[in-house]
Amino acid sequence: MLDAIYIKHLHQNAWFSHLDLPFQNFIIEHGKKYSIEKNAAVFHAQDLFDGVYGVLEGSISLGYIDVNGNEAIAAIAEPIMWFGEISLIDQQPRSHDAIALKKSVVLQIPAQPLKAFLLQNPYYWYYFALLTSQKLRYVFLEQISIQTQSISQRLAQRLLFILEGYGNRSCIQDFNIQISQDQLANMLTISRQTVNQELNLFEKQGVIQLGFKKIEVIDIEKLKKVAAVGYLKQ
Amino acid sequence: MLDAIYIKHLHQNAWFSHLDLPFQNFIIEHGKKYSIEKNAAVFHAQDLFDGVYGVLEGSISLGYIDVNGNEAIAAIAEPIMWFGEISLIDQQPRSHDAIALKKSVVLQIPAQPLKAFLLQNPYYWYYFALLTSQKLRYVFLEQISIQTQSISQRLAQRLLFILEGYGNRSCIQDFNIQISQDQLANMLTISRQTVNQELNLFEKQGVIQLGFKKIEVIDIEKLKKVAAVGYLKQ
DNA sequence: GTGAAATTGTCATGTAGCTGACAAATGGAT
DNA sequence: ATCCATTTGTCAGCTACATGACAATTTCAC
Repeated sequence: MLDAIYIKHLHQNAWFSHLDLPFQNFIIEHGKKYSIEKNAAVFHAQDLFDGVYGVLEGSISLGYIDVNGNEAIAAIAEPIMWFGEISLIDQQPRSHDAIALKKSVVLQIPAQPLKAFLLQNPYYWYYFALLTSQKLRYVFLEQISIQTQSISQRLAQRLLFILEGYGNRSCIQDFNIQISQDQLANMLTISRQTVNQELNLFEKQGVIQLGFKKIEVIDIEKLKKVAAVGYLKQ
Repeated sequence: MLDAIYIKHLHQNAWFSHLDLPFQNFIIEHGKKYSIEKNAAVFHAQDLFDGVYGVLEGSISLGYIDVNGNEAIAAIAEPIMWFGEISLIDQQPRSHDAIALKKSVVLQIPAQPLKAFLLQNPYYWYYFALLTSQKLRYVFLEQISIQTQSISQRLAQRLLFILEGYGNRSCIQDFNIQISQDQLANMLTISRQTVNQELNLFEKQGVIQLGFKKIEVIDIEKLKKVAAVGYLKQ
């Protein structure tokens, strides 16, 4: 059974709060809490499906490290975000790695009871469709912006995505982003040095305040303008 | 009611053929066939949901053209591929444009009967989850390869994706790809000239045969090797 | 068959962003 | 309090790729 504090957090998650009571209760009853050490994996690409996960604490990088050590980060999951549902749906092995960027706590909805539950209540497949379609929208946005936006626009857009938890947070509670410039660079497929340069530009313009492994958004309206128009760059 | 020839084609589609009989019949009964002229839109970004579409003939570009005329193509849908299901699931407006690259025929599963059918048989949401998760996998693959692969690798990979219809074809029937180098460039977010250069390299290596708006894959094994390793480029 | 439009092939030129390198700052471990 | 690993800031040099330009080819409409 889950601590009360986590249950409270779950109810603030957009997806979870839309579920009906039986499904919510199912998750709370069957969910297993796991602590993941920094740099440990929740799962690796090619692993078999063992459950759907939600992030309760910390942050989990969803990406892939190839043989040369090149790292591609598709997204960073933070409380409360869900991942690992693709393998539930199509019964194929994991499509990417899920690695803890710091000591984290995840909630596992284990494979067997979940599958049984869905067999009993197939209506709930709808909610997993919802989860994947939400992610598809973000990925499409990203795909489009790679081709049509400048780097400063894409960077601004990404900061906004992170603030709103890629659609998982109903509102923005916290304007602090705990992330290294290196990780940001991996997400945007650009070099760390370029990220650094653009972030410093934002800081000079009073949009953000840089710290160690931290970006504090000061003027979110300005940030939104940069994301949409990029006029600040000239 | 649908022509017999199209019904036959539908049954060769991986997704459709997995559906059970009632759902298949529903689609065949309620599906409306539309002819789309070249450069006409099936729908535009921001349009409201009016149905899920399948391509029966021709090819439909799924992408986005921004104010500057920059074109981003996420994928090109060809027979038989499905698109437009995201808006069904999350009830939000269209996330991108769907534009016919040539005279095409699409099958529309209209919004109202489909919604009613899903209300009656919520189990079928599973199949839409399947559709979106399949697309997510491809998009993740692409995201990863942008960050870790060379241009020749990405190009080879994309040609393979197109051949297998992004997972929609059970087997590759046709080694001819009808596509302009310009469209390929838009998909890969690189310039037309670079695509041309790389394609000519492939042709010199005997992997493909170039034609006008046409790429014929001669040696698919070699192509797979390039996609995975890129050793041919040196 | 003819002309216009679209597509391909190929340059020469420019530059955005990558690479590598290194010092300074920060924070965690002990 | 000290040490070490990580992160940040910054620079010089390079290069892969974009851009623009134009001729040659192919297709299609008429």
